[in-house]
Amino acid sequence: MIFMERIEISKLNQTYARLVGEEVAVCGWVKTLRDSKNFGFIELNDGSCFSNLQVVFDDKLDNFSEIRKLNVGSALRVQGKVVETPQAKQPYEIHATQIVVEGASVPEYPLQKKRHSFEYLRTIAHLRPRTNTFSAVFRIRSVLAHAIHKFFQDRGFVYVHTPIITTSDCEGAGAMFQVTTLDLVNPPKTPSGEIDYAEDFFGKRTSLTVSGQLAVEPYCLAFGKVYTFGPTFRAENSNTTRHAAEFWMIEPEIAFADLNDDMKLAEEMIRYIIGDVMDRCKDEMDFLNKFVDNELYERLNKVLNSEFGCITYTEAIDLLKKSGQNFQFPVEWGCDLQTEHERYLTEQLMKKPLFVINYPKEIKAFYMRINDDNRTVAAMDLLVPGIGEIIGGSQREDRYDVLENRIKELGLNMEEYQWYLDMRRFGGAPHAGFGLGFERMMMYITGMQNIRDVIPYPRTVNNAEF
RNA sequence: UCCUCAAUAGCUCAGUCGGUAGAGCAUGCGGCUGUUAACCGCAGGGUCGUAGGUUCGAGUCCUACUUGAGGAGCCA
Repeated sequence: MIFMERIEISKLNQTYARLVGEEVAVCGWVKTLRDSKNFGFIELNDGSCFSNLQVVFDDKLDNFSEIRKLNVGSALRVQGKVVETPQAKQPYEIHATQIVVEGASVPEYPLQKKRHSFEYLRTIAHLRPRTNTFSAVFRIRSVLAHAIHKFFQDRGFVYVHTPIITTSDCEGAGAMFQVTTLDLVNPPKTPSGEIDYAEDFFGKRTSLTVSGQLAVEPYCLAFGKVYTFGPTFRAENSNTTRHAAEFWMIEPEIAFADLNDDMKLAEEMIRYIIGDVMDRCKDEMDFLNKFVDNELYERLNKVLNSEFGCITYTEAIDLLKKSGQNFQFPVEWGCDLQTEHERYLTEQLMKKPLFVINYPKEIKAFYMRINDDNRTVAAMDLLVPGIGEIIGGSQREDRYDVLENRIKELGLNMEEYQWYLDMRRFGGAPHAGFGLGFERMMMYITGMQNIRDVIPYPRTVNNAEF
């Protein structure tokens, strides 16, 4: 049995009109199979695109009785004629002349034709990319990552790989995973009885990065425009739909720029990547809009077509006080905005993405630039309906003495931050940047409500399966 | 870590006032010449999360534990 060269279904979708009556060969996995006495239908998916190909087979095949009994999931190689079907749901189909079973499946195949819960599918993470929803989600994940690179590369940003193993704790951005080769049962001790990290692999205590920001700033002050895009690790014991222990973050940093430039960049980026995904993943987005979140298109189109809101922290506090809402946490100038406050602002009041800027310095990180009022910093959070904070950023403190004072004030280890301070001595310049949670962006674009469902093999507290 | 809810067939779920287990899908067999989450018939499939307790009797009520989900905190 000789097979011709295989064509991918995505390609066939574009060229079938010219191939009517001709033989083609396709490969793929059986999504569903229906048979009657003398013929049957297979919906075949080869992963090259969202849509399935309908294969019609009949008892002229010498292995007809084998094919009709195939279980869902089986891998096939099919050769057959292209036939147009203008009356049917799909524009064309393949009438098989040969079908080879590359790998049969079994009756216990865990995916049924009917809907599964996302919760169940998480327990079979190795099979869920074969479902419609996850096929859509993970192709979008790939396209979104590409869109982000395109956005920055097209604008001359330099992609910087900051280290994954680090000694910096980025000012307590989160609890850290320790990296060590020490014998945990019997670790070396110093004379005073503490663990002797001088004996460890790097000669000091190391962890997985919680942020690449401090490490990328020097590259910003060399290249002018840079970004990181890599994995980030937080050992927080948080159990929510939007936190993971391992996630990806994008951190652009721009020189000779202030908070306004930073916000402009964030807004332009969000608009670009949403537009690009909507362009390039039409089938996937249609599916998600129909079956996962009916308001997805409405929400995303609004982002594309309207300005983001922007209010100061102080204005936000006023608006919350005047709202007449009965918040569980009282609102007072100086306290951090709670989830309920953020939700009210972005979901009820603005109904669109909203920047909140100029937070009290006490509730933000040491490296953020102190404003002239001396009580707030040039920070910005971008809040979006349904997700909450999707971006956190700031203009960085570029004045040596001010930064030095902040480090002292907060009792941080001056020596550890000397290289960071040095950047303010050797041609320091105003600069700003932000961090975008890649998975939170994924949730926003796909309408998926749990971060565990936009990561192929999610790592969360008590869960590192697969 | 805290609060709330849930756990019944492979999957999704129902199970009334405490009286000994049900449906759809999936699976197996059979039927059907154009299906689209195909349809029709028949069949197999259960330690009701675990351990105790109350009761003549517990899927159902009580206690503890386990696992999961949602919310909160932390953040991206």
